[in-house]
Amino acid sequence: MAIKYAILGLLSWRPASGYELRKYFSESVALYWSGNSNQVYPTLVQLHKDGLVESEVRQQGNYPPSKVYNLTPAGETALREWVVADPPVPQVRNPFLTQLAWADRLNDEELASLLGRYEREVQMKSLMQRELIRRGPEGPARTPREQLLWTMIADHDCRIYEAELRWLERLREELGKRRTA
Amino acid sequence: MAIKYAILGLLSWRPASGYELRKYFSESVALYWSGNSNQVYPTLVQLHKDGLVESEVRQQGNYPPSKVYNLTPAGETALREWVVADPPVPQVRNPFLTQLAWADRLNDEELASLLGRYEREVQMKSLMQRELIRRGPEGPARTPREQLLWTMIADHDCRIYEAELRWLERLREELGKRRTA
DNA sequence: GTTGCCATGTAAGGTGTTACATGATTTA
DNA sequence: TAAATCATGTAACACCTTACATGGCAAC
Repeated sequence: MAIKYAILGLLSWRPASGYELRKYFSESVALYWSGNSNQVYPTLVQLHKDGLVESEVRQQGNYPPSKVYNLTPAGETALREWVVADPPVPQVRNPFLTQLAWADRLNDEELASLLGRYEREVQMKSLMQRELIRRGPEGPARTPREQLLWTMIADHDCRIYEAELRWLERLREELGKRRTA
Repeated sequence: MAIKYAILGLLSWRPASGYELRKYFSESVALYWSGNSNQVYPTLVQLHKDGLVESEVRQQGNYPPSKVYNLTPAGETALREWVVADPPVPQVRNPFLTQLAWADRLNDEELASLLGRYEREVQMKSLMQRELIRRGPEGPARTPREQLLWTMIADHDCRIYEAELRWLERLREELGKRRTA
């Protein structure tokens, strides 16, 4: 349950309501959760039960009141413990590869079309990510080092997309070689 | 539900029982599902209901009888339709990046240790993948082109791990620059 | 007057995991 | 005698998603 720590992290940056957290998640690329209410609100309740956050009600004129959450010292400790812990091994799970695994039933044109459509999607993602980086890092920049970390996090996805494109190019080459042979 | 098509694909290669499919999944890297029974058996029942597979009972001496599944023509059609369909966009979801997002609370040594432990894990994965490729492609090789596809699928994960390692190296460099500055 | 924002939440479902239940047989 | 293999399946739980319920206020 990594979103729990994503929320603790955001609250360690600045106090926020469930609604504000949801908005942040929905706009964030680095913290890639959708920000749906069914995940955020129950998680906040759980964190409160565990004594990792505390909340106070913010009354705001015409708008409905909101519960603004804050990290407790225990919350800060829990976050720190998670951050130093052994990171999980990343797993590559690209459904496209499963599709490709059974693609020998396609003829050369159909296969080329499939690869073309996939390439366009990845290229789009790659360009969008580059644009996000151009606009500057999205997260907290309380220190120069933290700003660097968030910049590199954004850069990470970019590099993965580019590796994907290079692999595709290689696949095209190999298929071409086979065809002319 | 991509595992559904992974199963259809395997059955298009050769008939198999639920048990054999599970064994294949648990050993396969390309078809990355764990192969747990709770996923395989109900999926087979569903495919049977949908008329995409048919089954016959194989009696085998001392061992318990097994249901051997086979693709129907409708199953072959469904598989083909899925294979030509627009591939989903790959999403990069590395929990380590979330951890790194809040890692500015660590001092330089703690951060270096975290990166080191992550690097070792990725390096291990990368080496294991290289070894798998050296042993030859795991999937069907009914045609030279199909063999090429499966080789490139194995190569894909390798390249992703290597991109990850290059990114890590870059992150280390940037952190070093900042430190000496 | 319909759409959209503010703000809380619930319902239902898809997808995946580990662990268990059952029961015979083979291997160490 | 303890374990692993063969073979089916269920239970419980983790995580994530879209869609809905409620209700006032703002903007076009």
